[in-house]
Amino acid sequence: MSDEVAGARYMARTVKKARTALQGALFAGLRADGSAMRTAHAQVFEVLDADGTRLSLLAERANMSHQAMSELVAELVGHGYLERFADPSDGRAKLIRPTAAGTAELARAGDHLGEIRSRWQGRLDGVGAGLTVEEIVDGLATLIAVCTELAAEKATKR
Amino acid sequence: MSDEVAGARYMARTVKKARTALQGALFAGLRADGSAMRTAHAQVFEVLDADGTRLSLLAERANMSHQAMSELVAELVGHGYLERFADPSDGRAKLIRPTAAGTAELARAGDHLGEIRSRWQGRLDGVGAGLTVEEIVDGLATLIAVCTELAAEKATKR
DNA sequence: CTCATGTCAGGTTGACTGACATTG
DNA sequence: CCAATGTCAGTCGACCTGACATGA
Repeated sequence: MSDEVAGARYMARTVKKARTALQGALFAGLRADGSAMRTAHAQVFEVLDADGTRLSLLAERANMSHQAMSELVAELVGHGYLERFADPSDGRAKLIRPTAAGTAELARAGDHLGEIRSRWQGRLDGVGAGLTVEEIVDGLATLIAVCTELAAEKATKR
Repeated sequence: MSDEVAGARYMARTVKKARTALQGALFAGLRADGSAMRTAHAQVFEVLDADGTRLSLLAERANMSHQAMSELVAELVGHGYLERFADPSDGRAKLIRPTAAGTAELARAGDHLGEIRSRWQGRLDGVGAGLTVEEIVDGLATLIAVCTELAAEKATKR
């Protein structure tokens, strides 16, 4: 096997592991705080507005079915992190917004992520390669763009 | 919300998306080749030796139960990518190795990853920040180390 | 007998699709 | 009537744990 391919495989494994490790660290921190949040719940907060959002819009933004989003929201309502209320301008719709507890939870998650980020930067500084977290994240954003294009190409070629 | 926290949240979303996008591009490519591989199958090949490996060792290396690994292997045997044979030195054990088709599949996956990698590098060069894929991957490896340590800390503090 | 290996059965999580009631 | 919103029910993929047969 060539070094080319070995490097590419290492790249894939590392990108994969990074996500798992980051999620693990975040939820280890949240659980230590006594939070009831689970991995799947995070993506609800990622797409939520403070003043209320429709279920179907949440689902669209999170790139999932409205049925799946509905279940996540129901669980978070059960935990007291979210609340549903009728949309005054559309009787079909209900709006979803964070409660005070939900906002606090979100802040805690942000703090944990901030801690991870600053520790990561500290370690990068220690290595002395002069890399910043921002550069790496921008680099990953480039990877995402490349992969999205490639996937579209391959799908049409099928 | 402070910029600190916003940046940390963007970091988390990007790392998460990067994995999804990379997997999507890889399997779009494999499917275009007519492959029957599914996402979960990849990790079998990641931990497989060319000359035969025990199921329980595969499971341990992939960090999953031997039952789950057993099912993945069974599917890949069904597709003709792997074969099981008795361990000559231990009647309890069966060894698992790739068939010629499996090796070819692995090579194709490596080619796709190589293509992604080189396109990514090309895009990074275009941006002009002077970043290399290797630096980003090394940076991610640092993130993994940081997260692993943090998760261990939080778990004991619980 | 005990330990390691692997198979079988059943459960859980996090998604999906299809069918349907309600409202605009 | 038709389109949008959301709920209910059922399915699936990718894992898990527990119980068990078999060989060293």
